[in-house]
Amino acid sequence: MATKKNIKISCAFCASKKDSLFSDLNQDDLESLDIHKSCIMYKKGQTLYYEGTRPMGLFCLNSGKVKVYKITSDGKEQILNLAKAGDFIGYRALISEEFYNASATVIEEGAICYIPKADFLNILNNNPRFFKRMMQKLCDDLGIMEQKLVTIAQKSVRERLAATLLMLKESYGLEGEENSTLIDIALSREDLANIIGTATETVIRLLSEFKNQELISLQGKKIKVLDPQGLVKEADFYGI
Amino acid sequence: MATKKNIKISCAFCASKKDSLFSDLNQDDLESLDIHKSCIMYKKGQTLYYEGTRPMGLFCLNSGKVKVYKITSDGKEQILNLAKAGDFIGYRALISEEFYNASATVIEEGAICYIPKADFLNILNNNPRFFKRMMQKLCDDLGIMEQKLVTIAQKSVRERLAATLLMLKESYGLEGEENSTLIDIALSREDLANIIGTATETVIRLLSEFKNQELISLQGKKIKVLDPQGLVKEADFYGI
DNA sequence: CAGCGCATATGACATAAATCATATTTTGCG
DNA sequence: CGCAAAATATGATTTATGTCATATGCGCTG
Repeated sequence: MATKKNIKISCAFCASKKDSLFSDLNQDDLESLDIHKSCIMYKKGQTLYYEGTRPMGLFCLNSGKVKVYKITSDGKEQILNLAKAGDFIGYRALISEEFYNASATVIEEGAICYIPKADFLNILNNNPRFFKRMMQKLCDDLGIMEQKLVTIAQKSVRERLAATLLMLKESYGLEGEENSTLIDIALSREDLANIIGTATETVIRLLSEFKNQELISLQGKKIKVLDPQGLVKEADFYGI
Repeated sequence: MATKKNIKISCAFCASKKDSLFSDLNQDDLESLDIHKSCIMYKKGQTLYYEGTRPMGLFCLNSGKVKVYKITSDGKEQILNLAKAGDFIGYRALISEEFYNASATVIEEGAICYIPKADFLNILNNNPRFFKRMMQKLCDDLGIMEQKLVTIAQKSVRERLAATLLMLKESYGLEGEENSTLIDIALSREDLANIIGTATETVIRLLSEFKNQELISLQGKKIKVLDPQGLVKEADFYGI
């Protein structure tokens, strides 16, 4: 087994702190996080945790990207969430003292910190402001999940793909020339299908159609959004 | 406009308290809830709140049943949740100080209490145990919503209907003779379709099939589960 | 208690999307 | 660098489910 190189990243000076729920912790709390924290470079394909296992700490992404997903009884994968720099993962199981009910796997390599359960819970229980912030985060997550449910239940695959591309553009968009936006995340067509809840072939086909309609262009794996308004129409976004 | 009769129900002696998140509040907190609370009988079809409006308090069901749902841009309804005696509704928007992002309508008449926002937040902010309990509840809700998402995204309508019948049996089942269980909630076929995310006709057709397979029997609107194990097979429940 | 209106039921048909098959291209690896 | 394996692409076919049409039943209201 290869030894993993531990990286030194202090929470207080973490470049991704500003995007995280730790952003308004005080100096003392930030330092207390560092004490038992470990930070490791993860490569694409490595799994942070598996559904059904017990959480022993909190993962916090310094860089890289992670998918959080469940596998159904018949082996299909459903992606619930994508995490990027500054995001926490696995906090729900940690807070509610349960087993993970999803798995998390790295899709773009990066440095990921691991804060032992006790340190995290210590701050949670002694910093009411942070507690409130986590509560707020859970409320937001629940709202997002409800919206996803409605979209998957009521919209066609075509509409969902268009909506997903717009969502990815918001989260991972890099502005390019001529109003185009590159979606800067290494998602395979299969991953995309597993976000939307459809078959890989269907995603590939619809992406081809969107390309023919000049809504997007395809550069290898990556997708560039050319006509966001067109995608909005395809997504049937009259105010969802 | 008809005058609504205000019913006197004290939280401390509420028969549904034991099923609610208020179950372990102390006497003082319970009494503080009563001060500004109102309790009204709601009839089937009455709406407690609409998506997009601002929450001014918390609904707590003493009796009756309520559906919580969203309407999509193209007018389709998706039911997110069903509430029964002891359940809170609308707490998420209240906690996160946002507009409701779903609507709630009574499907079986009952007495529903309304606790003004200030009183609820007062307990939430001054009773850490209750705060924790709400946090736990949000975690649970999120887990449930994630599971629903996976089921809708990855299972066939037939499987989802079977799974939904089993879920309803757990929540609303009344044991009958010969191992049968009556699902005691007045859901129309349309409501059932709006839980599952399918067309009403499809639900009606599949229910007929399940009846022919002797998995269920139909007594007017209500459904009786005859063969739960058979439904488990139909739902493809190898441990979802 | 009659009759209107809505819910349930069933059939016929249309279609989106899954599945299966097979190229073609890209990627990773020795 | 070249090969194998995986990912992407596209076509053919099947199938589940949606949609539209119509019939039947049931419950509520005057």
